[in-house]
Amino acid sequence: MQNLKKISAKKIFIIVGPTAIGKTSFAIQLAQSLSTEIISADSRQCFKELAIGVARPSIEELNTIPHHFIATNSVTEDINAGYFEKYAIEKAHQLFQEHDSLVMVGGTGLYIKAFCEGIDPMPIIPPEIRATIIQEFNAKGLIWLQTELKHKDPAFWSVAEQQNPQRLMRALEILLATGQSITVFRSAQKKQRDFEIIKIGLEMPLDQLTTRINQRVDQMMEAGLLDEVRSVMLFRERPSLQTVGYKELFEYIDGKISLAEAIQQIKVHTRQYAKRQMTWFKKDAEIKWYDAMKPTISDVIQ
RNA sequence: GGUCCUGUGGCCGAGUGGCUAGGCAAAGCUCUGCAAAAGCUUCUACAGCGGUUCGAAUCCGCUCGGGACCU
Repeated sequence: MQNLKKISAKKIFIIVGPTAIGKTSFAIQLAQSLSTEIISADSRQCFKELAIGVARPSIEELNTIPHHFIATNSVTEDINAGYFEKYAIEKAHQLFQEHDSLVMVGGTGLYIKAFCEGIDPMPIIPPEIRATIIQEFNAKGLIWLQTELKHKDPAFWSVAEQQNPQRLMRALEILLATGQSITVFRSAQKKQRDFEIIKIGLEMPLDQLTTRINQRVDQMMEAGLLDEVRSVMLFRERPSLQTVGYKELFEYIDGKISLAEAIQQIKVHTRQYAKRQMTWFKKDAEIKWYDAMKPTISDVIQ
C-alpha cells in the first residue's frame, strides 16, 4: 500500500483549521504555487444563496484560482457527507487528469473524513418517513424516540448516544425505511485512496482567533449580511440554514432579540464553533500543524 | 431626615424554614450522513455580621449596597 501511494505521485493538500483563521487565502497561495485548483470542503459555502454569512471567497479570489463545491447547490437541497464524498472524489479524479497536486480547504471535519476515509453507503430515506419521524418526535418527545429504538433496534440502542435525538432519528428512519438496523450498514472500513493525502492544520491562540472572529462578524454586517439573511428567510427551516449568522438574525427579524444581541450571539456562537472544530482536528494525528500567522507555503510543499 | 421595596453563582432567573431549580456564558469532550448540526461532562450560589431554630438563601436585628416614594 505504501508503494502504491508513491507510484501514483498524485497528491492532495488538505488545509484544515478553525473558522476565520485564514484557510482561504492560504489555500489560494498554495494552489498558485502548485498551479492547481481548489476543492472546498465546507458544508455551507456550497450553497449559492449564501455568500456573506458563510465567508465565501471573494470574486477576485474565485477568479484567481478555480474553486469547486462553492455555490454549486441550492439551500433547498439536502447535502451531506455522503454526497460530498462522492462529489469530491469524482472531482479529484477529474482534476488529477491535468494536475499532479490538488488543494482542498475547509472546516467541515466530517466531510474531510468522508473524503479521506470514505463513509459507508446508506440507504436513501423516503422524505415522508423522515418527515413523519420529525413530526412524531416534536409531538411526543425524546422519551418516545428512546422507547422506539430500545425495543425495535436493540443492537443500535446498546451503542447509541441515547440522549442525542438527531442520531436516534437517523437510526429510526433507516430502520423504518429498510427494516434493518443502521448498525448493519456501518462497516467503519477505511477506504484506500489512490492518491496521497497531506493534511495541513492552521492554528493560532484562541484569544487571537476570537479577535479575528469578532472583526469578521462586524465586516459581514457591514457587507450586508442582514439583507442576505432576509433573502433566504423562506428557507429558514432547511438544514442548510441551521447556520451561525443566519439563525440569530432570523430571531432579530422575528423581533425576539435586538440587533446588538443578535450580533453578539453570532460572535459567541462562531467562537464556540471554532472551538469544536479545534477539538475535532486536534484528534487527527495525520495533521501537521503550522502557525497561521507565518507564511509556510515553502515548508508545506517540501 | 422619613417611609417602603430590594440584594441568589460571570450574567439572567425560580425558590420562601429541611431534599444541589433552570437557562446563558465559560472549560473539557463525543462524533458514519442535518456536522456552522446534534449531544455529553464540569462549574453547589444565596451581600456581611449576629440572633431564633434540631435545621435558614428562606424568620428577626443591625451594617453595607441598589431602587421607589414622602417632607
